Amino acid sequence: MEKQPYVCGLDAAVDVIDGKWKVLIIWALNHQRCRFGELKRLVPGVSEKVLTQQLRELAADGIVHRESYDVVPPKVEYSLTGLGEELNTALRPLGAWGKRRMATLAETGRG
Amino acid sequence: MEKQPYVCGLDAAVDVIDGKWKVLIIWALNHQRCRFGELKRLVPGVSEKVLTQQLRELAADGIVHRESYDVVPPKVEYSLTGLGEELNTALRPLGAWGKRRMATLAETGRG
DNA sequence: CAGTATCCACTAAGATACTG
DNA sequence: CAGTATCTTAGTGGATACTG
Repeated sequence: MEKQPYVCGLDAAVDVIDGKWKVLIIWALNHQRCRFGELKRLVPGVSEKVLTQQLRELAADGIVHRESYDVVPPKVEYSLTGLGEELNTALRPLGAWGKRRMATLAETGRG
Repeated sequence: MEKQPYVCGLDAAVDVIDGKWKVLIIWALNHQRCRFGELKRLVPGVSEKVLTQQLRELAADGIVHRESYDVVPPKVEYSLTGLGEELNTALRPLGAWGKRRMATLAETGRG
């Protein structure tokens, strides 16, 4: 969202998923719509500040939708937008590649 | 290569392509094997230090192959390994997604 | 519950100069 | 040509405490 004159589509795509936890967030939201607290559990290790921050960026990029219910206690739900779903689909082959790689790493004994 | 206990394959894949210029490098090498200087031209804006660094990380991850010829003046050629080619293939849908996104951004007037 | 505010630490990356 | 060395900076992310 910031580098702007992208060299290629890949460049533009990476720009969106760049951020330590973003793909994990997108991944988590693929399975279900989530509340803030659920997300925190699904993305282990992330701090509230960073989670909020990356969620906002993702929302600004049109990847996630933020639905705020005006109740007490507060309730906010995050879900993928259509664009987000598409991104997730585009991400799938990469995930498969990474999975194979993890297996290889385990075999060749890095773990 | 560092985060190690990956949550999913996507996590592992992103770890490999993480670095400001890595996808651009991989993209450039998809079209051809390149010498250091060529790469520098194909990845506009990268400094020598960073290019070297990311190339080494990519090599350590088994994505690129570094072939050094013992001549003078020095000649080194970089190319994708089999794993690198696979990664590139896995990256293609993401590139297509990004391309669509770029088009949308241009339409809706951010440029 | 779902954040915000603050302050700190680390690292990625940039500029520049030098070398075999 | 293909790097390496050094220094500096910007930005990202982490920990913790506080709020509507």
